[in-house]
Amino acid sequence: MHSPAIVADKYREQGRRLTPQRKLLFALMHGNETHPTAEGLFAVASKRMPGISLRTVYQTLDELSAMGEIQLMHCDGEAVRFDSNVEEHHHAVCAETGELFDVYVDNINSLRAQLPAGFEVENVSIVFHGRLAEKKSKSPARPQTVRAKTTKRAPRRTSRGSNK
Amino acid sequence: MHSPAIVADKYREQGRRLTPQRKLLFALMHGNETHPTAEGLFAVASKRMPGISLRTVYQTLDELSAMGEIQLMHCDGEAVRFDSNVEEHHHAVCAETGELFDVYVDNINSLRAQLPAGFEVENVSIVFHGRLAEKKSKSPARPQTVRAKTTKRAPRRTSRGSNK
DNA sequence: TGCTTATTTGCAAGTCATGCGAACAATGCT
DNA sequence: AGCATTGTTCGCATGACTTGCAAATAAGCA
Ligand SMILES: [Mn+2]
Ligand SMILES: [Mn+2]
Ligand SMILES: [Zn+2]
Ligand SMILES: [Zn+2]
Repeated sequence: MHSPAIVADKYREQGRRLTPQRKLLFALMHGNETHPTAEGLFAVASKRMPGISLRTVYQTLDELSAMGEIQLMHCDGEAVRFDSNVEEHHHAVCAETGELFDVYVDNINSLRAQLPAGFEVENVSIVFHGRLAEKKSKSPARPQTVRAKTTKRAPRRTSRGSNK
Repeated sequence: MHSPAIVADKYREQGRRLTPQRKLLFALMHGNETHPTAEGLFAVASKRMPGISLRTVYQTLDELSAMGEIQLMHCDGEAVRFDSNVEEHHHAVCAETGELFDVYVDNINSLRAQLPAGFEVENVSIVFHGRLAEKKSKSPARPQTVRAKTTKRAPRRTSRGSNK
């Protein structure tokens, strides 16, 4: 997502108005790597602007996504998460905490896949499911080859996690 | 998913009862490659057994998933889809029709990904978004290297498709 | 400052899914 | 076969998340 100033310009160019709500949300989403849900962002926004409406948060996030400033992510059965990173990237989900991390994969097109005949791929999304080792040594992300346990995928329970 | 007979045995072993509803649903899910939603399966089941309850369909699908006979799939913002294929595999979604196809990828572990430090991958799910070329020549699926257009991902609209 | 019109907001409504318990029926026993 | 036991089904209420709607509000501009 572009800087709040630039997003503001885009808004003006489109005849949209710059409200305090929007300005706040631009600021909160800019550089936000937490992939928040609407409710999550609403909670944060409410601290700085008590009374802001959840409806407005949804609306603004939808605008930003329509403008290509953010992306929507449907993760499992949970609420939609909003991603301020619109670069081509993928995700890692911690089964422990539910945290979502950005993951860059450089050699996607080396995937050998048996696609249906005539299927034209437009884009690929990869989700790495796993967990963060306890001791969080703050060494930077390092490139690594995936060593997923290629055992039969474990049956997942049906619950839709609630994030209250 | 195992054959209805085998699933029936597993049910008996667990002290569960074999009801006509369950038998029908076993049959409808066995070998089913359409990745139906609960409502979708309910619609089909209702033809053969008018009066069957949607609640029962949900319940039976949950049982089967808890027993590892089927998998749940959360696809975009749509309803959960149930997958009778529990082998390690991935999916291709047609943006046109919403159809979901199974895709086998043999070299997942050759992916070069920059995962968060300390992240231990348990499994990877890949979704190929794209579309089926109109003329459906019925040539079989053939292995192919992915040539996804690596342009910035297109902004997706926010709607949750309704599948009435 | 005042007008026009985009926004915000609260609440209703919608969709998908789960909780609940009374009515029902598969199974096992006599 | 008849009966008791207890797992199931099913309808309805409830819940989580999201969108529709329109009245009240407030940007942007003359
Ligand atoms: Mn959702
Ligand atoms: Mn869902
Ligand atoms: Zn991301
Ligand atoms: Zn599948």
